[in-house]
Amino acid sequence: MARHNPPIAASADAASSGATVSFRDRQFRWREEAILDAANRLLATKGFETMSMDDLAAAVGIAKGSLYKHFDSKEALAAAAMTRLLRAIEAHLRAQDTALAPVDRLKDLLSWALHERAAGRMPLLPSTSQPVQQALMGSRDYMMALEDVGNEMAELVAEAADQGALRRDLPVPVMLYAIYARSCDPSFEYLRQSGEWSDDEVIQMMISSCFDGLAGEVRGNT
Amino acid sequence: MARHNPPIAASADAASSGATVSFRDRQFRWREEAILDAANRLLATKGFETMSMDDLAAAVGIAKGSLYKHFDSKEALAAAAMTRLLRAIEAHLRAQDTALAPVDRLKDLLSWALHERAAGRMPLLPSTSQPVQQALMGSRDYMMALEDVGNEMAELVAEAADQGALRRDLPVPVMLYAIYARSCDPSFEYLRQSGEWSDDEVIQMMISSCFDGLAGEVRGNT
DNA sequence: GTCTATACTGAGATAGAC
DNA sequence: GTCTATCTCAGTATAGAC
Repeated sequence: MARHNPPIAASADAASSGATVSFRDRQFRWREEAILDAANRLLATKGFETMSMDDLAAAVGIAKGSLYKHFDSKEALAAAAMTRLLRAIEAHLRAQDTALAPVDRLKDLLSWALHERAAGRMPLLPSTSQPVQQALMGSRDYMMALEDVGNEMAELVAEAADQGALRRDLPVPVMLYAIYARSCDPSFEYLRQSGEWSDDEVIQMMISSCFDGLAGEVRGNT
Repeated sequence: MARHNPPIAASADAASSGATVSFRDRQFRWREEAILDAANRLLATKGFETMSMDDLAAAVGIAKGSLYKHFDSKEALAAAAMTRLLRAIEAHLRAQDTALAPVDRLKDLLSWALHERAAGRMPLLPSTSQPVQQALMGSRDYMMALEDVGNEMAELVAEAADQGALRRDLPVPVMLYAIYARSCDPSFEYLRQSGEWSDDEVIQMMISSCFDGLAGEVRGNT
């Protein structure tokens, strides 16, 4: 059951018994990344239930049994994929120019997320139904990452609202979810498939419709 | 393979051979509605892949085998559920006060859809992944209903844009999908589960965030 | 730790009595 | 047309050789 030895222990091992362990360890972790990459792609297109471990093994180019040396179950694998995504979101937030206004940081984040999705690196699990959600919520790592990202985004939303750049009449969670959910919006696929616009155009239009709304000149609830 | 005798033939039958046939036929159709009702509820909560025909049969209170007298396959059943929903949308559109402005008709439609969802009558299939989508697209009835609804909504969107009630800088399909996709938005569940707001409040906030956007006073792209 | 081969289970679909 | 019982197969997970 216990995988994922903490890196500290691993490097201690490497220091005492030579470079071989470290190399193996690297290769192991590298393969794990490859598995998650392939999983993202499959989860994005086929969805959790329809993606079989056979599919995944074939996509990675390893045996199905080997997958279970890395992840205890399909659910654990999905949770790991989502956790990695959440950590990547955090990393992106931290890499942003802090001089940027909070709204613009949020828009940039959504833009980044949709580009990730366009590149097939977005395991579309948040939009999925109960069973998957429950499986995710059983993962401690995932829940912690989710809370972290939620907190950081909530802070940005609150700041933006304070500055008047976001609406003050809508509760913070409502706006937060509105942004978060847009990264899973099925209209992205629809618009892409129509072939009328480039990925960038689609993304810009989605960001604009999210923040600026669909309504014309007259504004009701400001 | 051929189910769903046209109602005309059925009533002709009833006229010639007495009330029994008509009664049976009614009961058959009534049961079919019951199956679709239960399917909607299960599809909304568990999703297509996770909903088993055993689940469904148990929910309806009939034997699993009997389901296949009504629908040839699980996919056909899902398509029937979605088709019925699309027809209900059309019916709602036709029942609207035509004096209403196009924007308001669209808002009302979204409000209605979200209330349907709150009531467990929304089979959340449009937001699902490729395999389900392809199964749906294999159904002629579904595709026709989808085109009908798409056309009627597109006309409303175009009219609203003409009147300046919706933005003119966004293509019609973009706005159409933005509205359509909001009925499957996962944030609805999130906000409901938080328990902080009533269903009506959540729905109003979602409609407002969709049409009016999240941004504050300043408006960029009008 | 990776492979091949296999056990086991759940679920879609069908057969046949009534 | 509805039921019970069953077929069939795909898919998760494990066992055991190297």
